[in-house]
Amino acid sequence: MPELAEVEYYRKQWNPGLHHKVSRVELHAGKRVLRGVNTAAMVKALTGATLFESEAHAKQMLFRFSGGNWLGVHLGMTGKLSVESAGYLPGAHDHLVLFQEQQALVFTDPRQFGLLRWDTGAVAPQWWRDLPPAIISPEFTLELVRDFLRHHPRLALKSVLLMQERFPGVGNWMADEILWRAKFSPHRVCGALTSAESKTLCQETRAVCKGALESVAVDFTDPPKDWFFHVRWSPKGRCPRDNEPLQTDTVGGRTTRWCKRCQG
DNA sequence: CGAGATGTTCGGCT
DNA sequence: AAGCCGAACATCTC
Repeated sequence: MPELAEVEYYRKQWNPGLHHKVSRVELHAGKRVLRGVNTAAMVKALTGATLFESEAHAKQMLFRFSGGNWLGVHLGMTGKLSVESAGYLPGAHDHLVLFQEQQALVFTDPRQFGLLRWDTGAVAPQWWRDLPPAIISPEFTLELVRDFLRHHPRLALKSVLLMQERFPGVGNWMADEILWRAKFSPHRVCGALTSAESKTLCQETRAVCKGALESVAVDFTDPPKDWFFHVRWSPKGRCPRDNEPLQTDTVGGRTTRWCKRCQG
């Protein structure tokens, strides 16, 4: 599920736990989502720690606890964060549960394409500080986008939008939405865009992120009615602009829906 | 029952 | 040699 706006929504699900102490930690040591984590040390460190704040950046989340403890969360394809009662009994896919006096903070991920990380230190971990500029930030500039396209002249637009190093937080449905709004074929290659077209791509990328943050991120409400979002899930979908049946292709290894008529 | 799923990484080919 | 593609990861749903 989770792309930029869904991630921001899930981050907030743990807000009831802010400023509360973790009394007990349950986790599934040895599972894929905890690869590379020293789980014994992490349990020890987080037990008794207070959750102070959290932040989302693209598809990444970071939770800061007392004692210089940082919990990184990536939701992968099927990850979710939720709050349950203090007496919650963890299910098979609840790979990390932080129990507090009033509630339990749960990380669930059946497919385990997600990733948990635990770091210690006075400042946020290096991997977090190294994340590329958020699309919504002033540092995400047209120059940056143009430069990136220039470096991948033969790559399809659909594929380039999925590259987290330049378009952090964009996932499969957002990429399709951006291309539909910009009226570009997903198969078109980066090197083929005129300078005006790369500006359009950049603008629509920003607009889709903003719109998603204003709807999905708030309470999981769907984006506005006129979005491509609503028709792209089914092969029977039709273009909201011209009612043309949608085309389904695999581009960059991902299912891609688009309108052959208006996305030249 | 088989196919596909809103993601990332790795290995191999060009 | 960088860039690109397909496979793999683990499980559930349609």
